[in-house]
Amino acid sequence: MSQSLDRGLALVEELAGGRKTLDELTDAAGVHKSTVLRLLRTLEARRFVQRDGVHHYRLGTALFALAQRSLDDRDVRRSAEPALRELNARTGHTVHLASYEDGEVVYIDKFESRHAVRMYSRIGKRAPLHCTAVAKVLLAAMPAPKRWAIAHAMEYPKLTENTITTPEEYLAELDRVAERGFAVDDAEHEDFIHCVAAPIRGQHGVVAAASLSVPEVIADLDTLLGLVPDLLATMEKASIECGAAPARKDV
Amino acid sequence: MSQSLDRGLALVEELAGGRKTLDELTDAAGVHKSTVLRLLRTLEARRFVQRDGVHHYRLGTALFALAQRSLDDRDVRRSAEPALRELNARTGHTVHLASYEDGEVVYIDKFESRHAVRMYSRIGKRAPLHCTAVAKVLLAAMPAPKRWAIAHAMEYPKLTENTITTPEEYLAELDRVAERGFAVDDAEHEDFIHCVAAPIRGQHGVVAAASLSVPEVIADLDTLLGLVPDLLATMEKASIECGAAPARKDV
DNA sequence: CCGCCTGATTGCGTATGTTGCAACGGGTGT
DNA sequence: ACACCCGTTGCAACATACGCAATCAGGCGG
Repeated sequence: MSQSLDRGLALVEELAGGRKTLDELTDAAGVHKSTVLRLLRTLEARRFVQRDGVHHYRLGTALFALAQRSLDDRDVRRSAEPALRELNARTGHTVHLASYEDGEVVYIDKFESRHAVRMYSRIGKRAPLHCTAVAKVLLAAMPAPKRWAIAHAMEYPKLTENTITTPEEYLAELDRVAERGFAVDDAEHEDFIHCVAAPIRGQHGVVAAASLSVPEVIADLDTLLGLVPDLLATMEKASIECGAAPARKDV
Repeated sequence: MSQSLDRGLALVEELAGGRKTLDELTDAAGVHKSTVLRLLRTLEARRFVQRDGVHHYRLGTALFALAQRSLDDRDVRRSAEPALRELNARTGHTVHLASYEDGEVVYIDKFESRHAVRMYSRIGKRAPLHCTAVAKVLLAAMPAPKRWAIAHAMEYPKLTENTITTPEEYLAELDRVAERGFAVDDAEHEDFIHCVAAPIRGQHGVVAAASLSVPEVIADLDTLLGLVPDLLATMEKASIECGAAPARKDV
Protein backbone atom coordinates (compact mmCIF):
# COMPACT_ATOMS: atom_id res chain seq x y z
CA MET A 1 0.00 0.00 0.00
CA SER A 2 1.21 3.44 -0.84
CA GLN A 3 0.96 5.81 2.06
CA SER A 4 1.10 9.14 0.30
CA LEU A 5 -1.26 8.03 -2.44
CA ASP A 6 -3.66 6.86 0.20
CA ARG A 7 -3.41 10.12 2.08
CA GLY A 8 -3.86 12.08 -1.12
CA LEU A 9 -7.00 10.19 -2.03
CA ALA A 10 -8.27 10.65 1.50
CA LEU A 11 -7.91 14.38 1.00
CA VAL A 12 -9.94 14.21 -2.17
CA GLU A 13 -12.67 12.32 -0.36
CA GLU A 14 -12.56 14.83 2.43
CA LEU A 15 -13.10 17.59 -0.08
CA ALA A 16 -16.14 15.77 -1.38
CA GLY A 17 -17.85 17.17 1.69
CA GLY A 18 -17.37 20.70 0.41
CA ARG A 19 -14.61 23.28 0.29
CA LYS A 20 -12.10 23.13 3.13
CA THR A 21 -9.17 25.12 4.43
CA LEU A 22 -5.67 23.72 4.79
CA ASP A 23 -6.13 23.45 8.54
CA GLU A 24 -9.37 21.53 8.29
CA LEU A 25 -7.74 19.11 5.91
CA THR A 26 -4.75 18.80 8.20
CA ASP A 27 -6.99 17.82 11.09
CA ALA A 28 -8.87 15.33 8.98
CA ALA A 29 -5.71 13.75 7.60
CA GLY A 30 -3.93 13.61 10.94
CA VAL A 31 -0.56 14.51 9.44
CA HIS A 32 1.57 17.60 9.44
CA LYS A 33 0.38 20.75 7.73
CA SER A 34 3.30 20.89 5.34
CA THR A 35 2.67 17.32 4.28
CA VAL A 36 -0.91 18.12 3.44
CA LEU A 37 0.23 21.16 1.55
CA ARG A 38 2.57 19.12 -0.61
CA LEU A 39 -0.04 16.50 -1.32
CA LEU A 40 -2.48 19.23 -2.29
CA ARG A 41 0.08 20.63 -4.68
CA THR A 42 0.36 17.34 -6.46
CA LEU A 43 -3.41 16.98 -6.59
CA GLU A 44 -3.64 20.51 -7.90
CA ALA A 45 -1.12 19.84 -10.65
CA ARG A 46 -3.33 16.99 -11.84
CA ARG A 47 -6.43 19.13 -11.41
CA PHE A 48 -8.00 16.78 -8.91
CA VAL A 49 -8.38 19.69 -6.54
CA GLN A 50 -8.19 23.40 -7.09
CA ARG A 51 -7.81 26.44 -4.92
CA ASP A 52 -10.97 28.30 -4.17
CA GLY A 53 -9.99 31.75 -3.02
CA VAL A 54 -6.82 31.97 -0.98
CA HIS A 55 -7.72 29.84 1.98
CA HIS A 56 -9.86 27.13 0.54
CA TYR A 57 -9.51 24.06 -1.58
CA ARG A 58 -12.21 22.25 -3.50
CA LEU A 59 -12.53 19.40 -5.95
CA GLY A 60 -11.04 20.08 -9.35
CA THR A 61 -12.24 19.69 -12.87
CA ALA A 62 -10.30 16.55 -13.72
CA LEU A 63 -13.00 14.63 -11.93
CA PHE A 64 -15.74 15.66 -14.36
CA ALA A 65 -14.01 14.22 -17.34
CA LEU A 66 -12.97 11.08 -15.48
CA ALA A 67 -16.42 10.40 -14.14
CA GLN A 68 -17.96 10.83 -17.57
CA ARG A 69 -15.54 8.26 -18.90
CA SER A 70 -16.07 5.93 -16.04
CA LEU A 71 -19.80 6.05 -16.57
CA ASP A 72 -19.50 5.56 -20.31
CA ASP A 73 -17.33 2.51 -19.69
CA ARG A 74 -20.24 0.83 -18.02
CA ASP A 75 -22.23 -0.16 -21.01
CA VAL A 76 -25.18 -1.21 -18.89
CA ARG A 77 -25.73 2.41 -18.20
CA ARG A 78 -25.56 3.51 -21.80
CA SER A 79 -27.59 0.60 -23.08
CA ALA A 80 -30.31 0.84 -20.48
CA GLU A 81 -30.64 4.60 -20.64
CA PRO A 82 -33.36 4.99 -23.28
CA ALA A 83 -35.62 2.38 -21.70
CA LEU A 84 -35.21 3.86 -18.23
CA ARG A 85 -35.77 7.37 -19.48
CA GLU A 86 -39.04 6.27 -21.05
CA LEU A 87 -40.11 4.53 -17.86
CA ASN A 88 -39.38 7.74 -15.98
CA ALA A 89 -41.32 9.81 -18.50
CA ARG A 90 -44.26 7.40 -18.43
CA THR A 91 -44.60 7.01 -14.67
CA GLY A 92 -43.16 10.34 -13.53
CA HIS A 93 -41.39 8.57 -10.65
CA THR A 94 -37.74 8.41 -9.65
CA VAL A 95 -35.89 5.66 -11.52
CA HIS A 96 -32.61 4.29 -10.21
CA LEU A 97 -30.08 2.08 -11.94
CA ALA A 98 -27.83 0.22 -9.51
CA SER A 99 -25.15 -2.41 -9.42
CA TYR A 100 -23.56 -4.51 -6.69
CA GLU A 101 -20.14 -3.58 -5.34
CA ASP A 102 -18.34 -4.85 -2.27
CA GLY A 103 -21.26 -5.48 0.03
CA GLU A 104 -23.24 -2.44 -1.05
CA VAL A 105 -25.23 -1.24 -4.01
CA VAL A 106 -24.10 1.79 -6.02
CA TYR A 107 -26.49 4.01 -7.96
CA ILE A 108 -24.98 4.36 -11.40
CA ASP A 109 -27.79 6.34 -12.96
CA LYS A 110 -30.84 8.27 -11.89
CA PHE A 111 -33.86 9.88 -13.50
CA GLU A 112 -35.62 12.45 -11.38
CA SER A 113 -39.22 12.29 -10.33
CA ARG A 114 -41.57 14.89 -11.72
CA HIS A 115 -43.35 15.17 -8.39
CA ALA A 116 -42.56 17.88 -5.90
CA VAL A 117 -42.13 15.29 -3.14
CA ARG A 118 -39.22 13.18 -4.24
CA MET A 119 -36.56 10.91 -2.86
CA TYR A 120 -33.12 12.31 -2.17
CA SER A 121 -30.24 10.44 -3.78
CA ARG A 122 -27.52 11.02 -6.33
CA ILE A 123 -25.43 9.08 -8.79
CA GLY A 124 -22.51 7.44 -7.00
CA LYS A 125 -24.38 7.12 -3.73
CA ARG A 126 -24.18 3.77 -1.96
CA ALA A 127 -26.90 2.00 -0.07
CA PRO A 128 -27.07 -1.06 2.16
CA LEU A 129 -28.09 -4.48 0.89
CA HIS A 130 -30.62 -5.57 3.45
CA CYS A 131 -33.20 -2.88 2.90
CA THR A 132 -33.21 -1.89 -0.76
CA ALA A 133 -35.19 -3.42 -3.58
CA VAL A 134 -32.33 -3.20 -6.05
CA ALA A 135 -30.02 -5.08 -3.69
CA LYS A 136 -32.57 -7.86 -3.29
CA VAL A 137 -32.80 -8.22 -7.04
CA LEU A 138 -29.03 -8.31 -7.47
CA LEU A 139 -28.47 -10.75 -4.61
CA ALA A 140 -31.32 -12.99 -5.72
CA ALA A 141 -29.53 -13.44 -9.03
CA MET A 142 -26.34 -14.73 -7.42
CA PRO A 143 -25.56 -18.42 -6.98
CA ALA A 144 -26.90 -19.76 -3.67
CA PRO A 145 -23.55 -20.20 -1.87
CA LYS A 146 -22.44 -16.64 -2.62
CA ARG A 147 -25.85 -15.34 -1.60
CA TRP A 148 -25.58 -17.24 1.66
CA ALA A 149 -22.07 -15.99 2.34
CA ILE A 150 -22.99 -12.37 1.71
CA ALA A 151 -26.21 -12.58 3.71
CA HIS A 152 -24.28 -13.87 6.69
CA ALA A 153 -21.38 -11.46 6.39
CA MET A 154 -23.46 -8.29 6.22
CA GLU A 155 -24.95 -6.06 8.88
CA TYR A 156 -28.67 -5.57 9.46
CA PRO A 157 -29.14 -2.16 11.09
CA LYS A 158 -32.81 -1.51 11.78
CA LEU A 159 -33.53 1.64 9.77
CA THR A 160 -37.32 1.62 9.86
CA GLU A 161 -40.18 -0.37 11.35
CA ASN A 162 -40.14 -2.77 8.39
CA THR A 163 -36.39 -3.39 8.01
CA ILE A 164 -35.35 -7.03 7.75
CA THR A 165 -32.88 -7.73 10.56
CA THR A 166 -31.73 -11.35 10.22
CA PRO A 167 -29.93 -13.35 7.53
CA GLU A 168 -32.66 -15.99 7.65
CA GLU A 169 -35.47 -13.57 6.90
CA TYR A 170 -33.35 -11.94 4.23
CA LEU A 171 -32.54 -15.20 2.45
CA ALA A 172 -36.21 -16.15 2.53
CA GLU A 173 -37.03 -12.77 1.00
CA LEU A 174 -34.42 -13.35 -1.72
CA ASP A 175 -36.09 -16.66 -2.57
CA ARG A 176 -39.40 -14.85 -3.00
CA VAL A 177 -37.70 -12.26 -5.21
CA ALA A 178 -36.07 -14.91 -7.37
CA GLU A 179 -39.42 -16.62 -7.81
CA ARG A 180 -41.46 -13.51 -8.64
CA GLY A 181 -38.79 -11.82 -10.74
CA PHE A 182 -39.02 -8.49 -8.91
CA ALA A 183 -38.39 -7.10 -5.46
CA VAL A 184 -40.22 -4.75 -3.14
CA ASP A 185 -38.84 -2.44 -0.49
CA ASP A 186 -41.84 -1.61 1.65
CA ALA A 187 -40.38 1.38 3.52
CA GLU A 188 -37.56 -0.82 4.81
CA HIS A 189 -34.84 1.70 4.06
CA GLU A 190 -36.46 5.07 4.59
CA ASP A 191 -39.79 5.78 6.18
CA PHE A 192 -42.50 6.88 3.77
CA ILE A 193 -40.67 5.68 0.68
CA HIS A 194 -41.27 2.34 -1.01
CA CYS A 195 -39.71 0.86 -4.12
CA VAL A 196 -40.08 -1.90 -6.65
CA ALA A 197 -37.07 -3.21 -8.54
CA ALA A 198 -36.33 -5.65 -11.34
CA PRO A 199 -33.19 -7.07 -12.89
CA ILE A 200 -31.51 -6.10 -16.15
CA ARG A 201 -29.86 -9.10 -17.77
CA GLY A 202 -26.89 -9.10 -20.11
CA GLN A 203 -25.28 -11.93 -22.06
CA HIS A 204 -24.05 -13.60 -18.90
CA GLY A 205 -26.88 -13.06 -16.46
CA VAL A 206 -27.98 -10.14 -14.35
CA VAL A 207 -25.78 -7.07 -14.77
CA ALA A 208 -27.74 -4.41 -12.90
CA ALA A 209 -31.07 -3.62 -11.30
CA ALA A 210 -33.46 -0.73 -11.78
CA SER A 211 -36.09 0.52 -9.41
CA LEU A 212 -39.00 2.90 -9.08
CA SER A 213 -38.80 4.80 -5.80
CA VAL A 214 -42.00 6.49 -4.75
CA PRO A 215 -43.10 8.34 -1.61
CA GLU A 216 -46.10 6.66 -0.02
CA VAL A 217 -48.04 9.90 -0.16
CA ILE A 218 -47.81 9.84 -3.96
CA ALA A 219 -48.79 6.21 -4.45
CA ASP A 220 -49.89 3.48 -2.04
CA LEU A 221 -48.45 -0.02 -2.20
CA ASP A 222 -51.16 -1.35 -4.49
CA THR A 223 -50.66 1.46 -6.96
CA LEU A 224 -46.93 0.86 -6.84
CA LEU A 225 -47.39 -2.85 -7.46
CA GLY A 226 -49.61 -1.92 -10.37
CA LEU A 227 -46.52 -0.44 -12.02
CA VAL A 228 -44.64 -3.74 -11.84
CA PRO A 229 -45.76 -5.05 -15.26
CA ASP A 230 -44.53 -1.83 -16.88
CA LEU A 231 -41.28 -2.10 -14.91
CA LEU A 232 -40.74 -5.69 -16.00
CA ALA A 233 -41.48 -4.87 -19.62
CA THR A 234 -39.02 -1.98 -19.48
CA MET A 235 -36.32 -4.18 -17.96
CA GLU A 236 -36.94 -6.77 -20.65
CA LYS A 237 -36.35 -4.08 -23.24
CA ALA A 238 -33.23 -2.83 -21.46
CA SER A 239 -31.98 -6.40 -21.13
CA ILE A 240 -32.18 -6.93 -24.85
CA GLU A 241 -30.20 -3.73 -25.37
CA CYS A 242 -27.61 -5.16 -22.99
CA GLY A 243 -27.20 -8.29 -25.05
CA ALA A 244 -29.53 -10.66 -23.21
CA ALA A 245 -31.45 -13.27 -25.14
CA PRO A 246 -35.16 -12.35 -25.28
CA ALA A 247 -37.19 -14.10 -22.59
CA ARG A 248 -39.21 -17.03 -23.88
CA LYS A 249 -42.69 -17.39 -22.47
CA ASP A 250 -42.68 -21.19 -22.94
CA VAL A 251 -39.71 -21.89 -20.66
CA MET B 1 5.61 17.10 -4.85
CA SER B 2 4.60 13.64 -3.90
CA GLN B 3 5.91 11.07 -6.29
CA SER B 4 3.67 8.15 -5.52
CA LEU B 5 0.56 10.30 -5.38
CA ASP B 6 1.50 11.75 -8.73
CA ARG B 7 2.05 8.32 -10.21
CA GLY B 8 -1.20 7.09 -8.79
CA LEU B 9 -3.13 9.96 -10.29
CA ALA B 10 -1.35 9.41 -13.58
CA LEU B 11 -2.65 5.85 -13.53
CA VAL B 12 -6.17 7.10 -13.02
CA GLU B 13 -5.82 9.44 -15.96
CA GLU B 14 -4.39 6.63 -18.02
CA LEU B 15 -7.45 4.56 -17.22
CA ALA B 16 -9.65 7.39 -18.43
CA GLY B 17 -8.77 6.14 -21.89
CA GLY B 18 -10.51 2.84 -21.23
CA ARG B 19 -9.77 -0.40 -19.45
CA LYS B 20 -6.11 -1.42 -19.32
CA THR B 21 -4.03 -4.39 -18.24
CA LEU B 22 -1.30 -4.20 -15.63
CA ASP B 23 1.35 -4.33 -18.32
CA GLU B 24 -0.14 -1.52 -20.32
CA LEU B 25 -0.27 0.62 -17.22
CA THR B 26 3.30 -0.31 -16.39
CA ASP B 27 4.45 0.88 -19.80
CA ALA B 28 2.52 4.10 -19.50
CA ALA B 29 3.79 4.83 -16.01
CA GLY B 30 7.38 3.95 -16.77
CA VAL B 31 7.94 2.29 -13.40
CA HIS B 32 8.28 -1.27 -12.24
CA LYS B 33 5.33 -3.60 -12.48
CA SER B 34 5.22 -4.31 -8.79
CA THR B 35 5.11 -0.61 -8.04
CA VAL B 36 2.15 -0.15 -10.34
CA LEU B 37 0.45 -3.11 -8.72
CA ARG B 38 0.81 -1.60 -5.28
CA LEU B 39 -0.45 1.79 -6.43
CA LEU B 40 -3.43 0.10 -8.02
CA ARG B 41 -4.18 -1.67 -4.78
CA THR B 42 -4.33 1.62 -2.94
CA LEU B 43 -6.52 3.12 -5.64
CA GLU B 44 -8.71 0.07 -5.49
CA ALA B 45 -9.11 0.33 -1.73
CA ARG B 46 -10.41 3.87 -2.22
CA ARG B 47 -12.55 2.74 -5.15
CA PHE B 48 -10.88 5.08 -7.60
CA VAL B 49 -10.20 2.09 -9.81
CA GLN B 50 -11.64 -1.39 -9.87
CA ARG B 51 -10.70 -4.67 -11.44
CA ASP B 52 -12.53 -5.58 -14.56
CA GLY B 53 -12.12 -9.28 -15.11
CA VAL B 54 -8.81 -10.79 -14.01
CA HIS B 55 -6.43 -8.89 -16.22
CA HIS B 56 -7.97 -5.50 -16.55
CA TYR B 57 -8.47 -2.41 -14.49
CA ARG B 58 -10.92 0.39 -15.03
CA LEU B 59 -12.09 3.54 -13.31
CA GLY B 60 -14.00 2.96 -10.10
CA THR B 61 -17.23 4.21 -8.68
CA ALA B 62 -15.76 6.72 -6.23
CA LEU B 63 -15.40 9.07 -9.15
CA PHE B 64 -19.14 9.31 -9.78
CA ALA B 65 -19.90 10.63 -6.38
CA LEU B 66 -16.92 12.96 -6.38
CA ALA B 67 -17.75 14.44 -9.74
CA GLN B 68 -21.34 15.05 -8.72
CA ARG B 69 -20.13 16.89 -5.67
CA SER B 70 -17.56 18.81 -7.61
CA LEU B 71 -20.20 19.98 -10.05
CA ASP B 72 -22.67 20.84 -7.32
CA ASP B 73 -20.01 22.94 -5.62
CA ARG B 74 -19.90 25.28 -8.56
CA ASP B 75 -22.90 27.36 -7.88
CA VAL B 76 -22.73 28.98 -11.29
CA ARG B 77 -23.74 25.68 -12.70
CA ARG B 78 -26.65 25.18 -10.36
CA SER B 79 -27.83 28.75 -10.59
CA ALA B 80 -27.61 28.99 -14.35
CA GLU B 81 -29.12 25.60 -15.03
CA PRO B 82 -32.83 26.55 -15.37
CA ALA B 83 -32.13 29.45 -17.72
CA LEU B 84 -29.80 27.38 -19.90
CA ARG B 85 -32.22 24.49 -20.00
CA GLU B 86 -34.95 26.81 -21.24
CA LEU B 87 -32.66 28.26 -23.88
CA ASN B 88 -31.88 24.75 -25.03
CA ALA B 89 -35.57 23.84 -25.11
CA ARG B 90 -36.48 27.01 -26.98
CA THR B 91 -33.78 26.87 -29.65
CA GLY B 92 -33.17 23.12 -29.83
CA HIS B 93 -29.43 23.78 -30.13
CA THR B 94 -26.47 22.58 -28.06
CA VAL B 95 -25.86 24.85 -25.05
CA HIS B 96 -22.50 24.87 -23.29
CA LEU B 97 -21.57 26.40 -19.96
CA ALA B 98 -17.85 27.04 -19.63
CA SER B 99 -15.34 28.63 -17.31
CA TYR B 100 -11.71 29.64 -17.61
CA GLU B 101 -9.00 27.49 -16.09
CA ASP B 102 -5.24 27.60 -16.59
CA GLY B 103 -5.08 28.78 -20.16
CA GLU B 104 -8.02 26.73 -21.37
CA VAL B 105 -11.77 26.71 -21.08
CA VAL B 106 -13.57 23.84 -19.37
CA TYR B 107 -17.13 22.83 -20.19
CA ILE B 108 -18.90 22.56 -16.86
CA ASP B 109 -22.36 21.84 -18.21
CA LYS B 110 -23.99 20.86 -21.45
CA PHE B 111 -27.49 20.59 -22.87
CA GLU B 112 -27.80 18.41 -25.94
CA SER B 113 -29.12 19.55 -29.27
CA ARG B 114 -32.39 18.08 -30.47
CA HIS B 115 -31.09 17.84 -34.01
CA ALA B 116 -29.63 14.67 -35.45
CA VAL B 117 -26.50 16.54 -36.56
CA ARG B 118 -24.89 17.75 -33.39
CA MET B 119 -21.58 18.79 -31.98
CA TYR B 120 -19.52 16.27 -30.08
CA SER B 121 -18.38 17.34 -26.62
CA ARG B 122 -18.80 16.33 -23.03
CA ILE B 123 -18.77 17.87 -19.59
CA GLY B 124 -15.19 18.18 -18.35
CA LYS B 125 -13.76 18.56 -21.83
CA ARG B 126 -11.25 21.36 -22.36
CA ALA B 127 -10.90 23.60 -25.36
CA PRO B 128 -8.34 26.17 -26.52
CA LEU B 129 -8.78 29.89 -25.95
CA HIS B 130 -8.03 31.30 -29.35
CA CYS B 131 -10.85 29.71 -31.30
CA THR B 132 -13.88 29.37 -29.05
CA ALA B 133 -16.63 31.88 -28.45
CA VAL B 134 -16.83 31.12 -24.73
CA ALA B 135 -13.11 31.79 -24.31
CA LYS B 136 -13.42 35.13 -26.08
CA VAL B 137 -16.20 36.13 -23.71
CA LEU B 138 -14.27 35.08 -20.63
CA LEU B 139 -11.04 36.74 -21.74
CA ALA B 140 -12.81 39.91 -22.82
CA ALA B 141 -14.07 40.28 -19.26
CA MET B 142 -10.58 40.22 -17.76
CA PRO B 143 -8.57 43.35 -16.95
CA ALA B 144 -6.49 44.50 -19.91
CA PRO B 145 -3.04 43.56 -18.56
CA LYS B 146 -4.09 40.00 -17.75
CA ARG B 147 -5.77 39.71 -21.12
CA TRP B 148 -2.58 40.88 -22.80
CA ALA B 149 -0.41 38.47 -20.81
CA ILE B 150 -2.62 35.50 -21.59
CA ALA B 151 -2.96 36.41 -25.25
CA HIS B 152 0.80 36.53 -25.60
CA ALA B 153 1.51 33.39 -23.59
CA MET B 154 -0.88 31.10 -25.45
CA GLU B 155 -0.51 29.10 -28.63
CA TYR B 156 -2.44 29.73 -31.84
CA PRO B 157 -2.62 26.44 -33.74
CA LYS B 158 -4.51 26.88 -37.02
CA LEU B 159 -7.42 24.48 -36.68
CA THR B 160 -9.59 25.68 -39.56
CA GLU B 161 -9.53 28.21 -42.38
CA ASN B 162 -10.91 30.92 -40.05
CA THR B 163 -8.78 30.38 -36.95
CA ILE B 164 -7.19 33.49 -35.48
CA THR B 165 -3.43 32.92 -35.38
CA THR B 166 -1.83 35.97 -33.80
CA PRO B 167 -2.09 37.72 -30.42
CA GLU B 168 -2.75 41.04 -32.16
CA GLU B 169 -5.75 39.76 -34.09
CA TYR B 170 -6.99 38.01 -30.99
CA LEU B 171 -6.77 41.08 -28.78
CA ALA B 172 -8.57 43.12 -31.41
CA GLU B 173 -11.29 40.47 -31.50
CA LEU B 174 -11.55 40.62 -27.70
CA ASP B 175 -12.10 44.37 -27.90
CA ARG B 176 -14.95 43.80 -30.34
CA VAL B 177 -16.43 41.20 -28.00
CA ALA B 178 -16.20 43.50 -24.99
CA GLU B 179 -17.94 46.21 -26.95
CA ARG B 180 -20.77 44.10 -28.37
CA GLY B 181 -21.30 42.00 -25.24
CA PHE B 182 -21.17 38.67 -27.08
CA ALA B 183 -18.71 36.62 -29.07
CA VAL B 184 -18.84 34.65 -32.28
CA ASP B 185 -16.82 31.62 -33.34
CA ASP B 186 -17.28 31.46 -37.08
CA ALA B 187 -16.00 27.92 -37.64
CA GLU B 188 -12.68 28.86 -36.09
CA HIS B 189 -12.45 25.74 -33.92
CA GLU B 190 -14.11 23.03 -35.95
CA ASP B 191 -15.13 23.19 -39.58
CA PHE B 192 -18.87 23.42 -40.17
CA ILE B 193 -19.68 24.45 -36.60
CA HIS B 194 -20.19 28.02 -35.47
CA CYS B 195 -21.09 29.41 -32.06
CA VAL B 196 -22.28 32.52 -30.29
CA ALA B 197 -21.46 33.07 -26.63
CA ALA B 198 -22.31 35.55 -23.89
CA PRO B 199 -21.13 36.11 -20.33
CA ILE B 200 -22.88 35.18 -17.10
CA ARG B 201 -22.12 37.71 -14.40
CA GLY B 202 -22.09 37.14 -10.66
CA GLN B 203 -21.66 39.55 -7.80
CA HIS B 204 -18.05 40.22 -8.70
CA GLY B 205 -18.09 40.27 -12.46
CA VAL B 206 -18.14 37.53 -15.10
CA VAL B 207 -18.16 34.04 -13.62
CA ALA B 208 -18.79 31.88 -16.67
CA ALA B 209 -19.84 31.94 -20.31
CA ALA B 210 -22.54 30.10 -22.17
CA SER B 211 -22.75 29.39 -25.86
CA LEU B 212 -24.99 28.05 -28.56
CA SER B 213 -23.08 25.68 -30.85
CA VAL B 214 -24.75 24.97 -34.15
CA PRO B 215 -23.67 23.10 -37.28
CA GLU B 216 -23.72 25.37 -40.33
CA VAL B 217 -26.04 22.99 -42.14
CA ILE B 218 -28.69 23.57 -39.47
CA ALA B 219 -28.43 27.36 -39.37
CA ASP B 220 -26.40 29.88 -41.36
CA LEU B 221 -24.52 32.70 -39.70
CA ASP B 222 -27.38 35.19 -40.02
CA THR B 223 -29.84 32.79 -38.43
CA LEU B 224 -27.35 32.14 -35.65
CA LEU B 225 -26.86 35.86 -35.05
CA GLY B 226 -30.63 36.16 -34.93
CA LEU B 227 -30.50 34.05 -31.77
CA VAL B 228 -28.20 36.50 -30.01
CA PRO B 229 -30.95 38.61 -28.41
CA ASP B 230 -32.47 35.47 -26.90
CA LEU B 231 -29.01 34.37 -25.74
CA LEU B 232 -28.33 37.72 -24.11
CA ALA B 233 -31.73 37.77 -22.42
CA THR B 234 -31.10 34.27 -21.08
CA MET B 235 -27.68 35.23 -19.75
CA GLU B 236 -29.17 38.27 -18.10
CA LYS B 237 -31.62 35.95 -16.33
CA ALA B 238 -28.86 33.52 -15.38
CA SER B 239 -26.72 36.40 -14.15
CA ILE B 240 -29.42 37.54 -11.78
CA GLU B 241 -29.67 33.98 -10.45
CA CYS B 242 -25.92 34.12 -9.88
CA GLY B 243 -26.19 37.23 -7.77
CA ALA B 244 -25.43 39.90 -10.37
CA ALA B 245 -27.13 43.25 -10.16
CA PRO B 246 -29.72 43.61 -12.95
CA ALA B 247 -28.38 45.47 -15.97
CA ARG B 248 -29.58 49.06 -16.20
CA LYS B 249 -30.57 50.23 -19.64
CA ASP B 250 -29.60 53.83 -18.90
CA VAL B 251 -25.94 53.15 -18.18
C1' DC C 1 -1.73 -35.58 -18.32
C1' DC C 2 2.23 -33.04 -17.90
C1' DG C 3 5.32 -29.29 -18.57
C1' DC C 4 6.17 -24.91 -20.46
C1' DC C 5 5.26 -20.04 -20.78
C1' DT C 6 3.02 -15.78 -19.75
C1' DG C 7 1.64 -12.69 -16.41
C1' DA C 8 0.40 -11.66 -11.45
C1' DT C 9 2.13 -11.56 -6.85
C1' DT C 10 5.27 -11.34 -2.69
C1' DG C 11 9.64 -10.84 0.44
C1' DC C 12 13.38 -8.22 1.10
C1' DG C 13 17.27 -4.88 1.30
C1' DT C 14 18.31 -0.46 0.00
C1' DA C 15 17.99 4.08 -1.81
C1' DT C 16 14.94 7.72 -2.08
C1' DG C 17 11.10 10.23 -1.38
C1' DT C 18 8.56 11.98 2.23
C1' DT C 19 7.92 13.67 6.63
C1' DG C 20 7.97 16.86 10.69
C1' DC C 21 10.29 20.54 12.55
C1' DA C 22 11.40 25.22 12.80
C1' DA C 23 12.19 29.40 10.71
C1' DC C 24 10.47 32.66 7.27
C1' DG C 25 7.24 35.71 4.81
C1' DG C 26 3.06 37.94 3.34
C1' DG C 27 -1.26 39.59 4.36
C1' DT C 28 -4.84 41.24 7.60
C1' DG C 29 -6.88 43.29 11.40
C1' DT C 30 -6.45 46.17 15.43
C1' DA D 1 2.59 50.56 12.83
C1' DC D 2 2.64 46.42 15.12
C1' DA D 3 1.37 41.89 16.01
C1' DC D 4 -0.79 37.87 14.81
C1' DC D 5 -2.17 34.20 11.89
C1' DC D 6 -1.54 31.33 8.00
C1' DG D 7 0.72 29.49 4.29
C1' DT D 8 5.20 28.34 2.67
C1' DT D 9 10.11 26.58 2.36
C1' DG D 10 14.92 24.33 3.71
C1' DC D 11 16.77 20.72 5.91
C1' DA D 12 18.09 16.41 8.09
C1' DA D 13 16.27 11.95 9.78
C1' DC D 14 13.66 8.40 8.80
C1' DA D 15 10.29 5.53 7.11
C1' DT D 16 8.56 4.10 2.89
C1' DA D 17 8.02 2.88 -1.46
C1' DC D 18 10.94 1.12 -4.95
C1' DG D 19 13.15 -2.45 -7.97
C1' DC D 20 14.83 -6.91 -8.11
C1' DA D 21 14.26 -11.66 -8.33
C1' DA D 22 12.01 -15.65 -6.83
C1' DT D 23 7.37 -17.68 -6.50
C1' DC D 24 2.87 -18.70 -7.84
C1' DA D 25 -1.30 -19.28 -10.78
C1' DG D 26 -3.33 -20.35 -14.94
C1' DG D 27 -3.73 -21.29 -19.86
C1' DC D 28 -2.04 -23.72 -23.89
C1' DG D 29 0.25 -27.07 -26.53
C1' DG D 30 2.49 -31.18 -26.87
